[in-house]
Amino acid sequence: MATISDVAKQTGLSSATVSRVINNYPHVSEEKRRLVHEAMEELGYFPNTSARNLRNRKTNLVAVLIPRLTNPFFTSILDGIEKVAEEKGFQLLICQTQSSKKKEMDFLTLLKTKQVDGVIFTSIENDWSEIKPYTESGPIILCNEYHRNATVPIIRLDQAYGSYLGTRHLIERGYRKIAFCHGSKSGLSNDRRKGFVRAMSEAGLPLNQEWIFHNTYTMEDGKNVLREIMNLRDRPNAVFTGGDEVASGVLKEAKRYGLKVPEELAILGFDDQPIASLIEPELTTICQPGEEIGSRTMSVFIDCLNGEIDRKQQSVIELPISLVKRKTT
Amino acid sequence: MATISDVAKQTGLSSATVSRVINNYPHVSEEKRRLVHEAMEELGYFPNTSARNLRNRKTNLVAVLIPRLTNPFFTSILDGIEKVAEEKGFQLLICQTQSSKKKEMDFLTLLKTKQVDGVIFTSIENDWSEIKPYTESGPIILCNEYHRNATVPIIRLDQAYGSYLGTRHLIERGYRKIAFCHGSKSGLSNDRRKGFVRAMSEAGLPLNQEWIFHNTYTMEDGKNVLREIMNLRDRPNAVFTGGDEVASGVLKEAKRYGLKVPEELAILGFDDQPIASLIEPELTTICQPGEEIGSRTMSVFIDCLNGEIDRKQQSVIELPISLVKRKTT
DNA sequence: GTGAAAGCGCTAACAA
DNA sequence: TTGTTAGCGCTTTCAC
Repeated sequence: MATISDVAKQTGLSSATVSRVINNYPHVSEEKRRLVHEAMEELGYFPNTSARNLRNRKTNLVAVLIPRLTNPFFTSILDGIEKVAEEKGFQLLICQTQSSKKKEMDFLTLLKTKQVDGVIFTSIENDWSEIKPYTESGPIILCNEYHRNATVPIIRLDQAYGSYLGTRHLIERGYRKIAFCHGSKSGLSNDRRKGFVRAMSEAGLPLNQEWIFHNTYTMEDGKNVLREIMNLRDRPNAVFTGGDEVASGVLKEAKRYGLKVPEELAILGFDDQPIASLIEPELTTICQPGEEIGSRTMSVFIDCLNGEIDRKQQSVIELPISLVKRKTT
Repeated sequence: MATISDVAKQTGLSSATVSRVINNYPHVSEEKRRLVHEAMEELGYFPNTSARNLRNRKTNLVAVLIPRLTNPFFTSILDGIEKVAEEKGFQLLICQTQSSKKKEMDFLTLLKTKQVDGVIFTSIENDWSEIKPYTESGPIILCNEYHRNATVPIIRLDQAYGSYLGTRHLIERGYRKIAFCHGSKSGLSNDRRKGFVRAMSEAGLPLNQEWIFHNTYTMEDGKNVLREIMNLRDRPNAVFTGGDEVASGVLKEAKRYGLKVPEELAILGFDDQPIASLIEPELTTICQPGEEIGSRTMSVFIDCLNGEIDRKQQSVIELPISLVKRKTT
């Protein structure tokens, strides 16, 4: 494998000059520049990334933590991140946490070992106090999920408003017995509950603890939620889910039980994934712009690296959230 | 940031010994081992990955080429790859090609620059002759899509059989006017056409060029296919799509036109993604085990790195493919 | 069992 | 404009 000094030898120049050519430094004569290019071509030379990384103290690599690659909402975020990353010369390292606290922490050592320049969280399992020490080692950005007290840039949606909007909508449509599905115990989840509770109490509606479901993420979880609902003596007539996948599970299973949607059971999703308008009846849902939240996040990340944004201080970008009325409510 | 020589100084040992401890070498006395661990803890030392990579001439990084992150079939493959990678201490670099020939070639330079130890293709845009030279620089594995003449390991499904199976099924159900959707021009696509053509000719059915559609990948493409069909004087009464996303687009649009599925138009998918059993009527489709094909691929990759499989010679692992009968045929 | 020293391939400060 | 040189942080011979 050819190295920079092979090219230097071949051209009769020093490796410094070759390096200058590789990195497009201005003060190199056109002739030598051409000479170097020729030699590189001839030798099949490519600069060794590890050597450059070591020398430059950066890798142009970003770790992206994502709970599951098979969740379309998260891949839409990833897609947004990737597009900006590609454009700006960064590569992404996939870190699938499977919603595990331990894996999340393990991936953070990528920062310590300087394998990546920074980390983007799209979901959070651990408390902020666990994560905070790592902010010393490089930029950490919170995307989508967040902690109220996190001392880093946050790109998120107004979840409280989103769930308030959704709950209000259900109430306006005449539903009064509303079930609510939670994900993990993050700021996001908290805010969603707040919005829900606010809408409910504004309407003078009671909260039934039997109608609150926890740790729901997948279609399968949605099916389980519906089964649990069917076992209740006092059943809700509407379900506000934490995601379209969960919602489609609820819907699927509701149909199996012969429940009429939305007459006997209204279902409200979250995300507005492609499936939302594919299933029947089409899913009413809260639209979260996944790709945009991703691309904004990557831009902020780059600004942090360049020191244009203080990476150790909380700053919040809040993207709009909206209700997409379809047929399940 | 603490380096290995800081640890050496702190302990009064040489950096060689510290390195031995880091890498769990046998011939280090227990006492010094303990001493080193203590010092590392105290100094907050973590080995620098770039330095190790440079020295060891490997990165434990694998580039995974994928057309779109938002295609659930491909993310299921990615999921399978990731799980084995994680287990074996490899990290994945996301390379979204957007089905672009140029991007695909660009990502291959990651191999040349030694940024990754190898490359996994889940789809292929360029001819094999373009890609082949890169096999000199490290293992390249073909997963899912393939070229007949590729001189590397291939993990795939028997696509010819799959589409034969699907077409036979349509014919048996009484459909005679069958449209067929293509993706890109790879061995996979070729084989699918072969299976289709074989089933058709066995049944003595003619091929209508108006019913062959090219470059169909997304739900939107599916909608377009149906619109084109509606504009035909002589319309097919069945569509064999190249993926469930395309199929769901066809279905969605068919409903919009008031077409009865499957009575007036049968639809056959490919993949068996989650949506297949979510949409209504449920989609008959060809099941491709995405996660398994991914995990098998990553195992083969590792075997290549260890020299247990010849990486410059074609070897084929073929996974089973099957028909999932549901309601659209 | 441990240390000295060379070197992986590259870049940048300094000198010319 | 170009070259010399030191060094990024680590591993690994080789010697003791």
